Amino acid sequence: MAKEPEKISELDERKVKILVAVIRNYLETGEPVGSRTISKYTDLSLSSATIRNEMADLEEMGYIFQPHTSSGRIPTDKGYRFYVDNLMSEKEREIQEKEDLIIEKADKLEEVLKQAAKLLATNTNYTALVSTPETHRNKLKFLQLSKVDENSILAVIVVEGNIIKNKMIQVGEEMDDDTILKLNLLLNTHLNGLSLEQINLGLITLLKERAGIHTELISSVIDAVADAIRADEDLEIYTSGATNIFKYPELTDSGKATDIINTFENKEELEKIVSASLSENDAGRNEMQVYIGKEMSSPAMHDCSVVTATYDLGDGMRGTIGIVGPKRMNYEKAMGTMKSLMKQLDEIYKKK
Amino acid sequence: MAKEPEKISELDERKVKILVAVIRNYLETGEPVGSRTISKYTDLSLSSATIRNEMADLEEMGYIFQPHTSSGRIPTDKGYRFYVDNLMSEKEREIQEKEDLIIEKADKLEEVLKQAAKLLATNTNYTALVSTPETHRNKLKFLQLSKVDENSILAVIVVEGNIIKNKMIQVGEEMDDDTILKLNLLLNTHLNGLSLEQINLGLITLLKERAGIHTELISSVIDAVADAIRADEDLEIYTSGATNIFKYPELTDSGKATDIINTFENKEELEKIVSASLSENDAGRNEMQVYIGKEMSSPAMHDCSVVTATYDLGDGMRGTIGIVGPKRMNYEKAMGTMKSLMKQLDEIYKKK
DNA sequence: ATTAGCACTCGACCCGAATGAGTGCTAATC
DNA sequence: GATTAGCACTCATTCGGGTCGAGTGCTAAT
Repeated sequence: MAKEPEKISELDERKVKILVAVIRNYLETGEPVGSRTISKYTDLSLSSATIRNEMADLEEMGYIFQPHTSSGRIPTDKGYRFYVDNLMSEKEREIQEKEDLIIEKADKLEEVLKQAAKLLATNTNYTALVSTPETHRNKLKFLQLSKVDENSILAVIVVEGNIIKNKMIQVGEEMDDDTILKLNLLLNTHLNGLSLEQINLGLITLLKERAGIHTELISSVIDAVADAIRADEDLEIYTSGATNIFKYPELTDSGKATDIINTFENKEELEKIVSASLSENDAGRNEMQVYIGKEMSSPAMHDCSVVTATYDLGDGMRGTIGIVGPKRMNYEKAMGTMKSLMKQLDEIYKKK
Repeated sequence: MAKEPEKISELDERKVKILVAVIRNYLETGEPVGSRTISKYTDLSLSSATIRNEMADLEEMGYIFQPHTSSGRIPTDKGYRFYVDNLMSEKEREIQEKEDLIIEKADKLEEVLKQAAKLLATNTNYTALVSTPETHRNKLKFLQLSKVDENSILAVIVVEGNIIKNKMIQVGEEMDDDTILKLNLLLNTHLNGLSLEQINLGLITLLKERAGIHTELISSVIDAVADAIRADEDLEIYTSGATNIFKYPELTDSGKATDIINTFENKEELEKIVSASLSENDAGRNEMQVYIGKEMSSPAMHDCSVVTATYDLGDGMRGTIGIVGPKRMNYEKAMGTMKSLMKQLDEIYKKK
């Protein structure tokens, strides 16, 4: 992950050291850091004056900036980006090793995910989010209609990965057992083994034709089943520790924290992040992504960073886990904890 | 709801008028209200001095207090309580009439409830909460085991009110169709029509005995089914508009808002409120409850008021809907909107 | 019983001085 | 030529003090 130190682009080694010093210091204190602090902080023994010159250069290059004339410096998005891309592998690993998150095996995937989010949130002091896995590429494994009472037919659908969907269908007139049996057979022979996205409108109309005479009643039932199948858009996103955001004054004081939490409630922005992360991962990139400030579209998130990872439970069940924090989040810690969590998840689902 | 004016306890008519004036004014402005303001605000033409004397009395009696020496007065919990109990029916009705909340009929109860919460939150600018209905008194209506693959058996359970529960049961050795059929029959004959709380440990062991030889395998399946049935504790509570709390400075500034939102995340406190509301309602009291400040156990809620109502969708499906706001919430509006929402819910589920 | 009047309290707000962290620039030094 | 010491300057923060105004309680007059 970390490139060779010589190769590090436009910055000579000393500038890098200073940049790192600025960032590390700012991550800890949350306050602009000045030349004098650095002249002590680093091993390279230089006077504050020299550091000042270098810092002026770094500012010109866009890695740091001053919130107001003659105050200390703060990393820019570009600065953070550089840090995250090139400068953190060692520490991260160290921490990750120590983390020992324990997820209890739960019956429902949903519960496991919620638990994971909670773990992340409490361990990092940031906000955690998890998405339920997408299923539209999964194959239909089991489909069954049953009569529950005179007016209700229950459709139960199971797809790969043992995701269960239910739909209660209200029918006007009673359906006799025989018809249900036939319908079951029909649906199963035609749909079983297909992926959910393959079950489209064309296929449905075809099915209706095959079904024969009882058009009104039966076609409505088929429609309902198709609905239930297509309702794979029940993508859920859970957050945990939303209020952790309030622990960081740079967000709280400016009122941005409220905006962020509002964004969480709407979920649409979260969906963007989730799908971005998934497609990055599709492209075979790294297993973890980091989005910093303006790299995300939503204005509310411009003062946040997000660390995401894609979990893969087999059977094409993939979803996203994320950590949302202030830009000055402890990236090592966040990514380390995340990695360790992913390992846990893997173990639980491989062994099972 | 409103008692006769003459009967109003220790307060004479004038004191009541002044108290009302204080409360109304404080609800609007959020700031301590002084004697001079009232002397204009009310129709009874009295000088500020007289009002001052009366207010001193009201303070002694515990209805209002001053946040610091010689500033205006603010209602105490007792003051609000008095107001809510005796003094608001007319206005409330007026507003309620005007409200026109429209809930779209959705397939899943869950969705309807979420929608209801959202409506409440956006209409009142407070935080809304809804609980899913409790089901332990509901009767089992349908139970079916099906083989999904060699190692998995799916249990589907439907209770009155068409609440569906699923459980995927992993079995070590394959179960043949015949055994499943028998098991289905056994379970149905013994459990069908019973309420969920009637299905206890004794009954389960009885079932196991009846099942005969295949003890290990079968008994584990029966256990799993019993688990699923007893998992009626999947009481869910949804909140909506949590961040609305931040609109009220008296909560935001003191940092109490964060505490409150934290309380929401943990849900245990919300459960207390929900069950309190349900049992109040069991006792045949009013259809709406108001909890003011210290009337709730959780310290985080001591600066809030909560308006709750119990919805009843028939078949014993009852749950709670609530509005959480600052103590100086607009009770008329909150209760009015709530009432109108309940009406909507009723209509949707009666007509269906 | 009501009110006018007065002294008093106390939070909110504004202002100016002091502080101190930090900068940029220049001239001296290694 | 790179480094550093030194100096003037900027600007956010803090703190004390003065003023303002809303509001009270009490007393004496009506």
